[in-house]
Amino acid sequence: MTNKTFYITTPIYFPSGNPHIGHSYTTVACDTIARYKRMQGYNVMFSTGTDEHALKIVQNAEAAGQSPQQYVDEIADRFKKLWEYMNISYDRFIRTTDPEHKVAIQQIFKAIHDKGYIYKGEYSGKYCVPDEAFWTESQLKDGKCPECGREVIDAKEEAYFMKMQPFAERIEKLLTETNFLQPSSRVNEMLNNFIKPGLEDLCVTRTTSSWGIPVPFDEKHIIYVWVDALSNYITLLGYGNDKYEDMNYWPCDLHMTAKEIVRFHAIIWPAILMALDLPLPKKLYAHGWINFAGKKMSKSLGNVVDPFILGERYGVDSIRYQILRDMPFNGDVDFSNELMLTRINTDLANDLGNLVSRTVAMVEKYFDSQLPTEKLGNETQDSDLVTMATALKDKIDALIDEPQLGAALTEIFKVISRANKYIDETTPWLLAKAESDKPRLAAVLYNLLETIRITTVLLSPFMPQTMPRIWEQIGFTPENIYESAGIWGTLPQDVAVKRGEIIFPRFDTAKEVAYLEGLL
RNA sequence: CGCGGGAUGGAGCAGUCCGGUAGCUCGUCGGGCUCAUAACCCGAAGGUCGGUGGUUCAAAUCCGCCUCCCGCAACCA
Repeated sequence: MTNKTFYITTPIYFPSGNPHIGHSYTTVACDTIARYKRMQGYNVMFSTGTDEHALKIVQNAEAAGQSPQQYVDEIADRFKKLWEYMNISYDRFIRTTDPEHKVAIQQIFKAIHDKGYIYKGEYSGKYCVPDEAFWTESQLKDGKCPECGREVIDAKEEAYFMKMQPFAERIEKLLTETNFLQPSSRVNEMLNNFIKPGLEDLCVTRTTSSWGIPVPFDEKHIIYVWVDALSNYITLLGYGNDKYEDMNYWPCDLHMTAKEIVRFHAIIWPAILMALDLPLPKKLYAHGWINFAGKKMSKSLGNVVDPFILGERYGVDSIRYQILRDMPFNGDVDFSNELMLTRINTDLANDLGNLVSRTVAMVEKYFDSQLPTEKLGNETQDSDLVTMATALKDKIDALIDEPQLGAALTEIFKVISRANKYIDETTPWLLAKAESDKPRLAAVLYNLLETIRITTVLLSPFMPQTMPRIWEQIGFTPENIYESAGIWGTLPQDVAVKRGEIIFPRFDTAKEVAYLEGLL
């Protein structure tokens, strides 16, 4: 056990509606990494939460006939329920309406102001009077308010700005001279769009709504999302408040985000930290989106995927597996019901589930569920499988750190496939026919159990619920599982198996696709 | 020329940075096996790598131009 800390965050989600598969994507990825790091012995802090202050929230609440607080309470609750359902092992769930967060944000704002980085200025833009909202030129639809379609007027209001120039050079170096931002293709995007044109000062307050955290020394202004939301990553550790004292986790090891909020995390967040004289996070990873049949998921297209429904029908771990398996390091991933079901059937049911099933069945059938200690190895037949399985852990360690979770799963399943092939090469059903071949048969089955043990241990952060069910069947007592994943021969020589129910059932793809399409 | 990403056998992708017989998964067809969840294993067919011009002994890979798709452009992961 090490005292090394590992701090990983999801963004705090904007609760303007119910969580969907996209939220699950980010969160499951973080959960898997968090679980892997815990397995490695790290002292992990894994955080998620909700970003609850915005004019949009007020509007949605009104439309629902609720107060903003009622509204966000309800949705935050749904997020928590989903994470519980999906076995998300977060350590802390922060809401920007938490009292300690509010206190901390006011302190942070004041601190940056006192250092001279925040000044009072004037914000001008297009203003929609009935909606009380400012819009930029580019947001307008046909020159009118994008929300209500009515005329907008030029307007100005008093606002606070944060200077960006003092940090510009350090930010550019952070992006170009370090591996902070991953994948690196995002670096060019940031440079071309924001750094090269020159960083503009950032408007950090609003007066159009009272739903937010007031500027402590000028209460008619509320603190805008930048400082409010991004700072969650330190306020939840106790920065600026008395509730927690966990700044030892800072700097963060990995901020996981989706691509559309890269800019906030790659430019604005470092600027805030620099203003506070805090160290910068070590890595920022921006994954792509899950698209649905080539189109962006959106409520208006009616193609939002509900993770509750999928989990209910196909199993939470299967869903976790599927969304991470096809996760590319770069770019978006295309989701479809058919692809999902194919993945679950072929990888989980046919390859892994069936491997467990046939191996355990053979131990039961040929040895009455318990292997004899007498075994006979065969270098020619065994070495490839043994080598692959024992080398797997180091590969997965490296891929988790990238983080390339899809590639990690691919590697694990290569070994699982190799084990299925090994059965064909060794033909245990023939060995079972002669008493003199029993030691060889025992060795073959033991090798299969060992391969299952190693692969399922490495899979357990991805599928935390079902892997222990496999361990029960193969007679594996989970102790020091991480260390043993790199060592061949951990199972007792006379290991006893216990046949159980099918871990990953197959689904009728055509039938299921028809069912799911009927739901839309 | 606002910015970025993409276009590779029927489907989904890798390979492109550091040029040198085009690879993976699914599907299809044929075969094998029978321990297993009609699963597993082997083999085959199928691509002039969006178009075009250039550099080179050699280009999916480098350079120019063009077409199409997707996303972003102050709060949808």
